[in-house]
Amino acid sequence: MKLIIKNIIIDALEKAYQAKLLPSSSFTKITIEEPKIESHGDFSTNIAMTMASIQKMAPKKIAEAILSSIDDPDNIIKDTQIAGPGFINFFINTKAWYPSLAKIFREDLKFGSENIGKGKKVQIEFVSANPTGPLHVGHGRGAAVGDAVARILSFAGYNVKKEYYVNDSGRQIKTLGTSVFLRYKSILGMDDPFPDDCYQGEYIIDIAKNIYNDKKDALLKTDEKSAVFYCSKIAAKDILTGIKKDLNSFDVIFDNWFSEQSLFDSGMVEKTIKKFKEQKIIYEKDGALWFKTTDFGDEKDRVVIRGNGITTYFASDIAYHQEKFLRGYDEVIDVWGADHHGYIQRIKASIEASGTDRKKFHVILIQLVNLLRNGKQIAMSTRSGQFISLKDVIDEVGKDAARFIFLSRHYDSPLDFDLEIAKKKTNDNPVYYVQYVHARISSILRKAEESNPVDFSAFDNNISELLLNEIEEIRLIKALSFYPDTVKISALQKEPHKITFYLMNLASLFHSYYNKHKVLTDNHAIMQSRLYLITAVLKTIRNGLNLLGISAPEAM
RNA sequence: GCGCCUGUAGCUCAGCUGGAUAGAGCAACGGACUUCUAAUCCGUAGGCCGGGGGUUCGAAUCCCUCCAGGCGUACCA
Repeated sequence: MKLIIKNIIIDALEKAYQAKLLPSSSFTKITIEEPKIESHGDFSTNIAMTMASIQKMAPKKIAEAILSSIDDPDNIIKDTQIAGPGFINFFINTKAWYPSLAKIFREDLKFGSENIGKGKKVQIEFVSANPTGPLHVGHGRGAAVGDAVARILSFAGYNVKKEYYVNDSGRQIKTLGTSVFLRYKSILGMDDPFPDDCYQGEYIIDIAKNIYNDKKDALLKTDEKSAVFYCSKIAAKDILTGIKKDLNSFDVIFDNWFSEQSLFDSGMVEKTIKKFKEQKIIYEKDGALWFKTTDFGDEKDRVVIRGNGITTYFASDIAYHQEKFLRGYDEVIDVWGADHHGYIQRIKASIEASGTDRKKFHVILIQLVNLLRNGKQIAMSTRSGQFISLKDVIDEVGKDAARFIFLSRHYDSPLDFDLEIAKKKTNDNPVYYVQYVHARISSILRKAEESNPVDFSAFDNNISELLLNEIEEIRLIKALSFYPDTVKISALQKEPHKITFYLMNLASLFHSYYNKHKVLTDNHAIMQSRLYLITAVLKTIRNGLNLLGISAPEAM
């Protein structure tokens, strides 16, 4: 519809110029927007104002020239007006909206998808929590956002792969092994002191118990180093299994689990360092190897191999990102917690150093989550083991509510997640507000089917047979017709919350309509039309919720 | 100190990359269930968009500056 209006204006501009109503043939970019206020029409354009200096005419004169040159053979425009400083407002004929409903039926599950991705290969890496403990709410936010972005991009025609980077190498894995081994020893009656920097959580003890059940005291008979190594392997695997399970119950499924250790095993880390050495962007200082990230906009150089010969986490991360682009992705997205923002520059540096355009790499920084109960903050710390895990949250409030809350805010702003609010079934907690629309419509359709089979075939051939004239109906159709645009913007900006807000708005329009007008009426023609409309709403709500990974229940 | 993010109604947040009279939900107040699900709806009230400058026809939105909060600033991850 927007496009139609735009084309009408383009034609009018051309015609006005031919008729010498406008002195210049150079026109500025035409933007069409939907005014916030209904009395300003369905669409408006500021073209007359932006062209004022080029045409050397007053905006209102330009607007008049355009309007007098408009052709509208399909009778789409009901009325126009020139308002304010020179806006041109368009009012659309009711029947002109109907085809956008037909589109929803035609495209059904694909409605809203515009293929802006054109098959572009995109990788999105998210969560990637260290396998040293269960996922917490912060990871949950990353999971919800990453997964929703992946769903939206796929829907918009990108070829998306979801990846989880497993930090199964390095110091903290060793710490994990040590923690488990100490607990294991304590089961065997050897109570060595348990250091503060070891993982304190209950789950460590559970893992130690499992190892004891399996091996009894066998580990004491090997040397301590291999015993710790064994414990770390078992523990990491065990915890990772738990993480996978939790993500599964959160409806987050990864295409690939990428092991950090594999970068060492394949020689990728070594190879990358060697390559950068040859490029002379890695140098030695104070016994360590430094990467000259300052050459690429970072504020200081960074160590890749420490004085003790051990590589830093950054070294494997460089190799990892090299590896990602070697796999042929056109775009790589990382979802990180905001506390990692200092890391962006150096990763970008490494990408640019290898000749890849840094614009192909995009970081979504997610702000912190504060977990609350009744407005009171719940203290959280992985190390101390005093925390509520993502699983606890899902168990308590449900997957749908949790996901919706995570996605109901721009990821740029910190999020207060209140467990008590998340359980409420009122407007405090809009997930049910949106789902309720789906359930309500499903219920009406069931009831309609009882007396008469619902049959929309009459509208397939002639959409103008629809009888939808109520203002609430037009508002709904308008909102529905904006859904593809919403998806598009959400995909381009990688901002899932736009979908969330769209759905809340659509839900609000529907609930208002529902309360004011009855769908199942004695007038058969009106009833069929309204069933058609609400079915379109149902499909759109279902599609939108699906992009967020939230279910659309048929009854509540 | 430097860097990133944030500052919009009492509270929690939107605001479509510059548009017209800044919007929702909650909380407050007043209404609507013998009705297709009241997990809903309708109405009232509530604002120097952190402050100050600029850019232009036009700024919550862009630029500068100041103030406040969060995070980061390791040969940790």
